[in-house]
Amino acid sequence: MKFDPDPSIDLSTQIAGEIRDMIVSGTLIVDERLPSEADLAEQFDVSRSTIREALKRLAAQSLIRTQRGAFGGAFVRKLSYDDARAQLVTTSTLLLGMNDISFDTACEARFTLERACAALAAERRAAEHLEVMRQEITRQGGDGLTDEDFCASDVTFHSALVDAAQNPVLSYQLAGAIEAMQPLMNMITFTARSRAEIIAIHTDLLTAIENGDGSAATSGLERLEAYTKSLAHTVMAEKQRKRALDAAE
Amino acid sequence: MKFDPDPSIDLSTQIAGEIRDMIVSGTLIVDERLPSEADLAEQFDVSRSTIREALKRLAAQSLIRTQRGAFGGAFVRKLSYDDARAQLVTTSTLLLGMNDISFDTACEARFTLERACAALAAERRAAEHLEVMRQEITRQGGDGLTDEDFCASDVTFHSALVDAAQNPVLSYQLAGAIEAMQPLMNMITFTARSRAEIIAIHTDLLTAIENGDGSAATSGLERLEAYTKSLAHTVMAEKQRKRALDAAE
DNA sequence: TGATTTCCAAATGTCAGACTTTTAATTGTC
DNA sequence: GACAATTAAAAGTCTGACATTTGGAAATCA
Repeated sequence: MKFDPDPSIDLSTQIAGEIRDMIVSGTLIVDERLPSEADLAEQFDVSRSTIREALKRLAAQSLIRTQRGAFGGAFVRKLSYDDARAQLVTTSTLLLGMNDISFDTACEARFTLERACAALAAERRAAEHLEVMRQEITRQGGDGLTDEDFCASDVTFHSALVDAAQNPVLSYQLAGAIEAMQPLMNMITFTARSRAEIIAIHTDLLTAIENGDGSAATSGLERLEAYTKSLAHTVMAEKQRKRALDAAE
Repeated sequence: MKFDPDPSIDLSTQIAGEIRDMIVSGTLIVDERLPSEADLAEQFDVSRSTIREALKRLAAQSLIRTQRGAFGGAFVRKLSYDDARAQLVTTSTLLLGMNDISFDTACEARFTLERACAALAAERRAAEHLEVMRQEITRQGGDGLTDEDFCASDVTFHSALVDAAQNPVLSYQLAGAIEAMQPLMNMITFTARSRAEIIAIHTDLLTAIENGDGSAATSGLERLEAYTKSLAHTVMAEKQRKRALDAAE
């Protein structure tokens, strides 16, 4: 492996980059075994520790998996939908948590994307998706449901709606929007929200999808977006009022 | 730091997980400095190499950055839009490359998501977005443009369209759809495609966005999706014909 | 011969310790 | 006060050792 080290960047970063490029470009194919750590150390002319740090970087991105023992080693890993989804959700959660993004911006993005799936979902939904949605609506109406439970059920409901579009790439893409943003929104609005109101909209959504009525589903999501935003505004106005009172004391 | 090691999982994975949780949950805040490698080694009761491998994992996910020298160390990193976008594109590219996803599925997902942005883009576009789009259309009509250049310009054009919606969260989410899938599609269809046809549709899109006509933009994207899919089918039919001829020999 | 056990070698996982390089604060000097 | 030398802390790198896991080969036995 040719390799022209740049002394301003750590070796493990550079080596991880070299190997990553080979994986992304397809030079190394799925399930192919990389040379052993000792061999890589010799090839790149660095110590084994440096190679190990590079491999850990790749493992963190789910690009390789490692196996101990004879005939073990590092293997190019096939990135599954679940892995990809998990990474996307982590990234999206952090992005939203660390940058001050207005509630409206996040909310708009989430519902814009979900609405995009509504028409396809209405057209293609199968019994299983409807069943999940129905089940979650029932759960949401139950007593003794904590706010966390309600939020989790909400995520499951909307994920089922997206899955109903029967396009795995869409489902993957939407995971970031739904699984990352829904909890964030719930955290802000849970004090003010009316479960009954949300359940009513969910029921309308289910009916629309079941009837294959894409535009009804779209307008249901529009209502949910409007309701969510109005909740957030109420909560924030309340907070502001409290701050003003505190300041006046 | 309490820590209950599970001998079936490597220590560096577990330690990385512990620290990751603290970052994601906000226990460690942006720009906060982690203890030095030596201190962490003592706290977790492992060697420094193990700690280093854990930190490399976190660095690979852009969760921390490290600084050498006195008062250096590992700091919780603020995940920027660019970092998040880059990670999303890598993940999406790998996902598409490693799983046999039909062209139609990927294409449908990409255009469904892009269409979702069209209405907002038409409503909010600013001069800068229109300028980029116009510029790229001109570039696309130029002589001596390689297929790679044309593809890159295509990506820039569609990114500008999405950016015109003025929602950074949407722009981030769409990066996966556009930057990862467009090159993939180009790779398949470039032999059969007519640049003139694509430029014509791009021009219509620009006009629609400029006029604030969301539905015209949507239908432009629908035409582009249909054209792209028909190209792919042509290419695949041609391939199949060739295979049949070869088999007959 | 065939099944079972034992052993071995290759690989990753972990550790300890040393040395290098970078970096910023401190101290010393003019 | 400005500039240069010192210093200490921290990450980066290397070496070498040992522990653990694991699949295959060899040896043993029925």
